[in-house]
Amino acid sequence: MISQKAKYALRALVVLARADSEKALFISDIAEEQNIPKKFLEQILLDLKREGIVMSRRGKMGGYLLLKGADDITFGEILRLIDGPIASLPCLSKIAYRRCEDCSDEDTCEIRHVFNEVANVTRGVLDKTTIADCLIYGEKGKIPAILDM
Amino acid sequence: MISQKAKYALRALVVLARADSEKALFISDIAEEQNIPKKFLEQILLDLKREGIVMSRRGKMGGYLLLKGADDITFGEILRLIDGPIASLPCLSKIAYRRCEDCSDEDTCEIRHVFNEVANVTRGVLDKTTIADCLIYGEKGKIPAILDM
DNA sequence: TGATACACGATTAAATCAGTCGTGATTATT
DNA sequence: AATAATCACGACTGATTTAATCGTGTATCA
Repeated sequence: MISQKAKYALRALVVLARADSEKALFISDIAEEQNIPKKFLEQILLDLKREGIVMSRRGKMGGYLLLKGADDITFGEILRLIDGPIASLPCLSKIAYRRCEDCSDEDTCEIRHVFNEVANVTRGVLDKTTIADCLIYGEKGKIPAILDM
Repeated sequence: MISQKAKYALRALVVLARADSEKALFISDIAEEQNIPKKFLEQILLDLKREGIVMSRRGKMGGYLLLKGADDITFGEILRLIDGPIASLPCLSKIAYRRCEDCSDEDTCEIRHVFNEVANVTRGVLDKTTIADCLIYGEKGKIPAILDM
């Protein structure tokens, strides 16, 4: 399960991506549209800002806007930023490798190979899918029927 | 990341799968071989027993042995049992569906489609891989070089 | 200069994780 | 029958993480 925070981050980015790229959106407007606690969203957008994904203006007429292109923001990038590694084992993480303390030898670890495969297919999806890819899903009727299985 | 508990469960099953299928293994022996806290492993094996994956004998000369065939125990099955749903969103879980309270409409949820794809590829690996599939990795030298990327 | 918006550190309540403790029940051996 | 080894099982605990909330400060526009 991804965290609530990551879910909020992704949805906020979708809202920003749909907006006029010149005009900043208020935290409160994004929060309301997506049912996100305002103060929590504030924290999230700050994280995204530190990473250079969004930018902000202060004061009246302030707000947030996308800094990177929507087609240049991958799900993988956001999830790693908010939730940490995508790999199921610390010893398989690209961004935060740690050896499993209870494991005597990585090469002969029986389960590592399996989770390596899992990590690879997961990354395959998350690192190729961008915020731009999911804009179509906003409105009813526009949904392609690739959904099931 | 999978939990430590799930990691222990999988490794314990590998040990049981490698053992003579007639002879029960002591919790303490499995615990020692895989560096698992004995009391914790006890709890884990009890969970696996309730699911009919292993069985136990009590008393002196007691111990645990596999009830199901190693080729009939999938990673997916064990992970669902110990860690819960494999899906990244509650609204995509097969075993414990719950709607996201902050989501107004599942069909038009922008991120749901992406995580549905993630869940499908992940299940693809986890539900086809069994304990039997990873027995080869126990000893050094026997490792196929499919590992990387 | 005041209203409005973002900035940011601190705090918190609840849940989850990773075990540990203690006691009881069962069985093989002596 | 007694003993010792083993599994059974509920309760407890400390640390960490999650999902926020609070309060104050700073920038900007009208």
